[in-house]
Formats: sequence, structure tokens, C-alpha cells
Amino acid sequence: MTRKAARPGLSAEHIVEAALAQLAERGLERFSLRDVARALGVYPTAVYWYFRSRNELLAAACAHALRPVVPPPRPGDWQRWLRELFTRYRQAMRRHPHLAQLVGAQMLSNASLDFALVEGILQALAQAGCPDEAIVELYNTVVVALCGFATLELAPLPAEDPEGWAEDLQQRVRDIPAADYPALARHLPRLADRSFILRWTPGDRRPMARSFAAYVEVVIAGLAQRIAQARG
Amino acid sequence: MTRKAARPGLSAEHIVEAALAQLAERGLERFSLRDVARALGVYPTAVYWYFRSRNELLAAACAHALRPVVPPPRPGDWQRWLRELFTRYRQAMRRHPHLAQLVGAQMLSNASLDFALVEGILQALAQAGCPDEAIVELYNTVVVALCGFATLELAPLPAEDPEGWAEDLQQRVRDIPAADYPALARHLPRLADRSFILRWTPGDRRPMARSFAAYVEVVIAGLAQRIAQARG
DNA sequence: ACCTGAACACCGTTCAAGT
DNA sequence: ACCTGAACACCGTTCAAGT
Repeated sequence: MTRKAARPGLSAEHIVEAALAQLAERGLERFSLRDVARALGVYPTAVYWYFRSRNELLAAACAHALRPVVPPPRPGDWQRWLRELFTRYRQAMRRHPHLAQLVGAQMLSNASLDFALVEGILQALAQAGCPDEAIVELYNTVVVALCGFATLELAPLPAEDPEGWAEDLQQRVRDIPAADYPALARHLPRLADRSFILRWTPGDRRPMARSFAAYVEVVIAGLAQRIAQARG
Repeated sequence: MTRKAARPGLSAEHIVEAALAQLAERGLERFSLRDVARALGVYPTAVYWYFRSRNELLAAACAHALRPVVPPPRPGDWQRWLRELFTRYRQAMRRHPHLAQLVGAQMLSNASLDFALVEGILQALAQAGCPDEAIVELYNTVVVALCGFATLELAPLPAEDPEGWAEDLQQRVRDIPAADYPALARHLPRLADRSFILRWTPGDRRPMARSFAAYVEVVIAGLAQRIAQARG
């Protein structure tokens, strides 16, 4: 009844899912291929049948996470399309917070969906009236803007002794000398734990939705103005 | 003549310099505390007298790299001050390209210079006329904008088999089906190796200065408009 | 105070061997 | 084709010991 050779118990997709689970559980810094294999009940080296390296596995995980980011076309409304793209990217990263640093910082070069993303951005810029001479710089601007917010929002806080670190930071924030930093002292109640550098709760537990919305509008308004200017 | 106990041959500053040298030579992914110790001619464990962990050493390296980023005050010209801040940040990261991902993605919470940075940004926003209710979101927007560009520009390309990877990407770019990606196909000559996702030369060897300049102007113009709008 | 030295519990990856 | 199994060359970190 049993076959001569068992059908493979593994698959690339299966491994990627296990990797995403490990990532969610232990974070990027403590992510290990051996743990993924353990979770799957196979030898570490079995993974190498499907992926050439640990990095390739992580790249595949990034590609998986990024699948739903490119929005459907919105003919005639480039601002809405961009807004949607930015929002989807952030949501995709919120589902896999530990991937944000990877995608933002180094993985933007692998997946095959990437060409669709490029095409979408170029079409949005064209619709906005961007002249050909400005297409490279504004395309690059959009890509940076796309990754920037979620990368910082979801950045991991120090992994070792997080409570101790949080207390230290709060103490230092309380002790800020108002004479040296008047604006900071004045706005501290608004900023504390709600803003970069002055926060101790990670972004996945304390979303920065309002700031994200403002950020998106700043970028879009800036693009519109820069395009108008480039057209002369 | 020789003292009873030799004065320490090491120092935190000395170790940080060795770490920066190692980083420049081998990159972040292959950075190891043991190599730093080897370069200094001491046992790996000697480093632990000065730093509690590898991560703390890297944080110190980031703080070192970030020292010169906060510009002197520019009373009455917040746009100039911001432009200078962005430029200095990028230049600091260009001096230590392998730190860009760290600083951008996770280390924005340690150094003591940080409070000066926060104060400067808040004062710039105040000068721009930002109302108090919008200060948090626009402060966060500025911080993201600050780190975003250099983080992506200097992102490392795949460490394993970089030439093979570069050739693959170039091949895939050449094979882009113009029917599926018309805008991409049309602008490809401009974009190839000069834009994110479509480049195979790393940003430290091929700077993206024009795109950076455009990016900065987009952000500043967007801030100005958003502030004007927030004032009603 | 500052560093040596040994040891622990891990890694990613290679290669040969099994089925 | 797909996985086991052993082995290699590393890691970061802890702890005790030296001076």
C-alpha cells in the first residue's frame, strides 16, 4: 500500500510558511534555518533542496509578504492609486513586522511582482503629468517613500533586556533639561511614546496611523508640486 | 621602569574604530566581534569589558557615525536647515554604507545626540509655522524622510554570488515583455541601473545624487503645503 | 581594573550517502 | 528526486582565573 518512494513531504511554499511563523515568533535576529527545519520535523539540510541559502529563503518570505501590494489600476486618479499603494505596503508589513527591515533595506530586487510595481508607479507618474526627464528621480522618490514609513514604524526595539531599555529611555526622557531643549520640553507630552526616538513601545503594538496618513499626504503634495514645476 | 599593571591597551573608542574598519571591509552580514578582537590582537572576550554585547558595539558605531549630522541653527530659514540635515545624514551614511540599514531600521533610539536632533527638527517645524496639533505627525514625517533615502540607496546587494545575481537581473531586465509593461519598456534606458529594483550596481559605487535632490525638494514642498493647510 | 583562557550552546553550509 | 546524517568552520556569550 505504501509507495516505493514517499511523495515529498516538503515544498517551497510549505517552508516559506514555516519561516514566516518562526519570524513572527522569534523575530529576525533570532531567526534560524535550523529552527525552521525543526518545526517541520526534517533535517536542516533538507531545506537546501528548495533554497540555495538562508538568504534565499528570507527573500522568498519577503516576496510572499509583498504579493498583495500592487493595487488595481485607477485610471485618471494617480493620487488615489499611490495612496492605496502606500497603504497596502504598510499593511503587508504590519502582517509581517519582522520583514519590514529586510524588504525596506535590501530585498527590493528579487520578486517577480516587482516589475508590476515599477510599471504601476511609472504609469501613475505619467498620469500625473511627469515629463520624461524627471521620471527617474521621481520614480526613485516614490520607491523610497513607499518603504520608508513602515520600515521605521516597525523597526525592532533592542532585543536584549527590552524592559530595562524602555525604563532607561523613559528616565532619560523625563530628565531632559528644558533649558537645553526648550521645544522638545514643551512638546514632550504630545511626543512621548508616539514619535520616533522618543518611543519605547514598538510600532506593531502602537500603530502610528495618523502620522502615516500625514506622511502620505506630504509626499503626494510634494510630488504634485514638483511635477507642476518640472513642466515649467 | 615598567609599571606593575600595564595601562589598558584598549578603549571603547579604539574598539569602535576597529569595528568601523571591519564593517567597511566585510560588511554588516559578515561582521563579527571575533574579527574585531582579532584585528586588535586581543581575546574576543576582552571586548565585553567595554560593551555588553555585539549589538551595543554596533550601536556605538552608529552613534559615532551620526555625530556630525545635526547642522548648526539657521534662524529664519527652516527649509535650508532641513536640506542641510538631510544632506549631512546622507553623507554620514555614505562614509559608513554598511551602517545605513542599522541606523535607518533600528538604532534610532540610543545616542545622546538624538535629543539635539529632535530639538532641531521641532524648531524647524515651529519656524515653518506648524501648529501644535500637527507637530507629532510632521515630526514623524521628517524623521522617516531623513532616513529613507540613504537606507535604500546604500542597501546591500545580495552578498552571495553578486556577479551571478547582477547578470541574472540584467538578463531579466532585457527580457521584460514590452506588451505587459509598456511604460517600463519605454523608460528602461533611463531607468536601467539608475533606479531602485532595476539597478545592479550598489549605491556607494553609483550615487543617486540627482534623485536624492529631487526627493528632498518633494519632502520640503510637501511639508510647506501641509503646514499651510493645517493653519487653515 | 582589565584581560586571558576554556568552555557552552549554538549557527549556516558542504558533501556523501541513502532510498 | 528528495531527504538523512555526519562533519566543518565558524559564531556570541558566560564564567572563572590571572595580573
